[in-house]
Amino acid sequence: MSKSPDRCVPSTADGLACCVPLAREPITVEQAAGAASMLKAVADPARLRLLSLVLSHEGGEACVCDLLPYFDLSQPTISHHLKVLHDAGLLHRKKRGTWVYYIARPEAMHALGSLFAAAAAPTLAGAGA
Amino acid sequence: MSKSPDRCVPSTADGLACCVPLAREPITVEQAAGAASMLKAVADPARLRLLSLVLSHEGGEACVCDLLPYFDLSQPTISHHLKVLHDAGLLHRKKRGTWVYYIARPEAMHALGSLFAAAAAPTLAGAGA
DNA sequence: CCACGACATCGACCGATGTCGATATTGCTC
DNA sequence: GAGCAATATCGACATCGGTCGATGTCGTGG
Repeated sequence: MSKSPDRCVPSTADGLACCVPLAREPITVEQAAGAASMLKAVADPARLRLLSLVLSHEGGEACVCDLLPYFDLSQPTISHHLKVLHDAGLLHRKKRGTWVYYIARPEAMHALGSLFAAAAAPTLAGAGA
Repeated sequence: MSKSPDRCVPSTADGLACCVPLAREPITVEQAAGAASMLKAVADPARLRLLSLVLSHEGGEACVCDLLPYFDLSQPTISHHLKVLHDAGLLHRKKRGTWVYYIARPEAMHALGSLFAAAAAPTLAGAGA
């Protein structure tokens, strides 16, 4: 019954839990660890705003110098946050001359969104049991 | 065109950022703080698994004694994690006799899902600018 | 080649957080 | 009411994580 594979291959090769909805069935310890590492990256006001700024910036990309004016934080701190987002697979780095541009990775955004997508519908569990 | 108010009233009265997508435009400092507090709650493997277990449990609800066997953690620790999820507005508490049942709040699940929903689509920013 | 500007790395500090054992609270049962 | 079972609270401990200043690296331009 719970045989709908969606259109999602479990590309855990990237370290991304592609489609692992929280509902329907309990996630495994490994899935929880992977998803939590991604969520930890965005569970910070500064990083959340950085991600949002990159996403909404012209062309979907932004360099550090574009982002700095939005914060009261030091440049090393911003750089650190960007590194956290990059290490979590949420941001892609592209070097252009002296500047480093960051671009959000749609796969990661999709992975995060799909986590809670199925959970938003009310009374979903127990219907099949 | 960027005038679509969706069907979402900003019910920040709950402390929930109802529909605050990351993309399209930069989120405010307050929105980031609110969303981050919710994300912090789920940015932990144990709590993520707890949420998933509650969601997929029969009837969409589970008491602490149902959840305990799934973990190697002590009962106070599980209780603590459930409190964190409850304080973040992700779980609802219902007392029935000696047992306390936890139920996931669909509004909160929707709020988390909508954060990344719009960000999953590629090349969304810069199109309107 | 040298100076400068953009960004990353390092080391240190300190508050936040996950974990435990012990204990308190609440409700059921006999 | 006494005892027990389910859950929450408390205090302590160790580790994690965000922040900074100082410094290193790399590319550009004079």
